[in-house]
Amino acid sequence: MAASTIRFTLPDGKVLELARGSTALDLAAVIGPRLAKAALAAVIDGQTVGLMEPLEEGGAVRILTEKDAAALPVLRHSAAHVLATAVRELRPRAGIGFGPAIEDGFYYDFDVAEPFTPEDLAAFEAKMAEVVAKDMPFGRRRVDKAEARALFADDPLKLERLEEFSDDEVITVYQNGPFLDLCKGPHVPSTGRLKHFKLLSAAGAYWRGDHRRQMLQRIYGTAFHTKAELDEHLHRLEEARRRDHRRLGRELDLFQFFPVSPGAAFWTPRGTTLYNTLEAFVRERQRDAFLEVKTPLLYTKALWEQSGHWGKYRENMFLVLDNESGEHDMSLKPMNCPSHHLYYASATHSYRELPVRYATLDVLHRNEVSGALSGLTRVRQFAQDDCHVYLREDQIADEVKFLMDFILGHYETFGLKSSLKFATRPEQRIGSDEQWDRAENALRAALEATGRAYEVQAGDGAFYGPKIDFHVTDSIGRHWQLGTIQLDYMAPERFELEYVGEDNAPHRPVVIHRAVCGSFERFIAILIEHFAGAFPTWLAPEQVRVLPVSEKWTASGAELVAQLRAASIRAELVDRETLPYRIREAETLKLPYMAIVGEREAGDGTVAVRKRGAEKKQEVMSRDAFVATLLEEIRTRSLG
RNA sequence: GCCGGCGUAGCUCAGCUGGUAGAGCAGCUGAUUUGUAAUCAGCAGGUCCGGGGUUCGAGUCCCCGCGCCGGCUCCA
Repeated sequence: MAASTIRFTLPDGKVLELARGSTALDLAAVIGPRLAKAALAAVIDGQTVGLMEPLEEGGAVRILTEKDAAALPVLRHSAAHVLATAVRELRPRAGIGFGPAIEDGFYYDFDVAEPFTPEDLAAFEAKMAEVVAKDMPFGRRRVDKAEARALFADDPLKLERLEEFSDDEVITVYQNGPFLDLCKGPHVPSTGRLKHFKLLSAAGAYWRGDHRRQMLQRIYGTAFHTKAELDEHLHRLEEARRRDHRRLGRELDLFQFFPVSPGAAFWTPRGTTLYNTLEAFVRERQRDAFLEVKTPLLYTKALWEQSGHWGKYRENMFLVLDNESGEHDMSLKPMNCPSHHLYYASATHSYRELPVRYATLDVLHRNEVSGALSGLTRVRQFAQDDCHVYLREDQIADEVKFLMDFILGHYETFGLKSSLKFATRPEQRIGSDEQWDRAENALRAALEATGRAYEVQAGDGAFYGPKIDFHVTDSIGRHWQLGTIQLDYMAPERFELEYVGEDNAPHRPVVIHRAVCGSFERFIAILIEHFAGAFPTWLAPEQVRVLPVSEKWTASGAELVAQLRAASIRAELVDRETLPYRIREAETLKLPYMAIVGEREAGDGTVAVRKRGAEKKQEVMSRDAFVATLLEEIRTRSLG
């Protein structure tokens, strides 16, 4: 007994009533002709729908125009179809895989005999422009499975997906001009809405991400509503290339790689200073509340069997030949947890001493597949700022609060904005529901206590416990997952960890895994890109470069260097070449300070200070004042 | 690991369809002694990633390695 009309509530609270079967476009037209023209899609009760779909139900409705962020994925998804349309015109035999919108654009996977070349991409892009010019409507149709099978008889990949639908599921197809796709939509009304797009790259991609399946050719592209937004995005990509830590690592002489040790960095003197400075910072922050331990790098398999790594993680471990046994039954450590557990278990612990926190900055090795290696962000050898906390269950809330403050404080030092993800119990898990309830509640309470927003990732926790992941956003808006707080109920069981409780009986502690930087290597890569190589003074490998105007003033410059070094400031004297040459060189190296000494300064014991970014607005000050300024800047780890 | 691209001087890059390897910067030497983003001149510097092969002749073509780069479900 369906009513003949359906009701829509607009964002301003106004209610509109339309005939059942009306479309969102009809609705937009009622609101106003300009809105109808600008409309790209609609959201009804949180569900994005196309403008042309006949609606059976009303609800809270919002018409999406290009001003609305939710419209962009719709545009991009349509762009993927336009790409496929173009590819099919030029390569009629290309099989089609999936073509979704993704965070910064879209892709489409094709099954073709020959991989695409850059020239192919240019041709596809030109053909896309033709498809756009034809302004083909995106037609949507509901089909049953048998009909769909017939429609996609020549598209094996689509057929495979089709067979996964249950018989009563709604299957929809979209067609624009000659191109038909199995697709849940929605799409913009027609191809003409796509104006500002660009194909970016092509690469191989396994069908359904499965390395046992065939390799398809994926084309990545992006699309925006306006040219300005597209240009800005392309500019951001360019900026990211400019800041690439691999490039800056060479230009600023921080680290290098040699083929004889793939995935392991050589740190240069400057890079080592940077690394050590960061490490010293971490140590200083951990001094009071953490117990740093150093543990062996190499272990027999007995430890890994106990921890479970030998069974589950061996592929990623570097196995080492034991000459006596003739077997590869030793391994470099890929993680610190087992050795920490071993140490914890080596003594009796009172409930009074918990929580106890073991921290280790040792080098770890993980045998990543060769194709995964990339600069400092994916390496085989790295050091974690690792820590394992052993605590009573009733201490979880306080401890998580403590660790969160600790981690967030670290990121703030670098001006990295952070966001939090709360990952809850996965399907595959160990431990009782009561334990999970307690653990999740404790983590949630700690999150709430910070007053910060967090995102829940239901089912994304580790199999041994829920976790909080820390993501940071760098200065050009890119996201990185860094720190983590993970509750672990399994390790205490495997290692039979205990503490003696108030009742004089043994109890099982809980373990928390904590990392802040993640790995020093990756964190430094992020810092290089975040600061574009212009490190804050406290981190900069060379903090001051002293430049005598000519060799006549070298002695005076050397005195200043000695004074700076006596104050533990990293200073170098450079007196060759002309002054402009050296200034340019120091600018290129992005040094925080140049200290210039000539006749005037040598005469009255001053220094002309040129601060990075201030260009010619230098300041002449007494040398003591300069030292004091620097020391204060370094002490406070100023970002200015 | 798999697909594709790339690998020429310390760095950035030229080197056409196979015919004796080049530039700029950096380095060295000399002149210049310099006041805020490159002073001038000269010199030196290369198993063209490694190994095979085709060819009268290979940086260039083919094969095999190595390394690097882009990617390898953000699910119709």
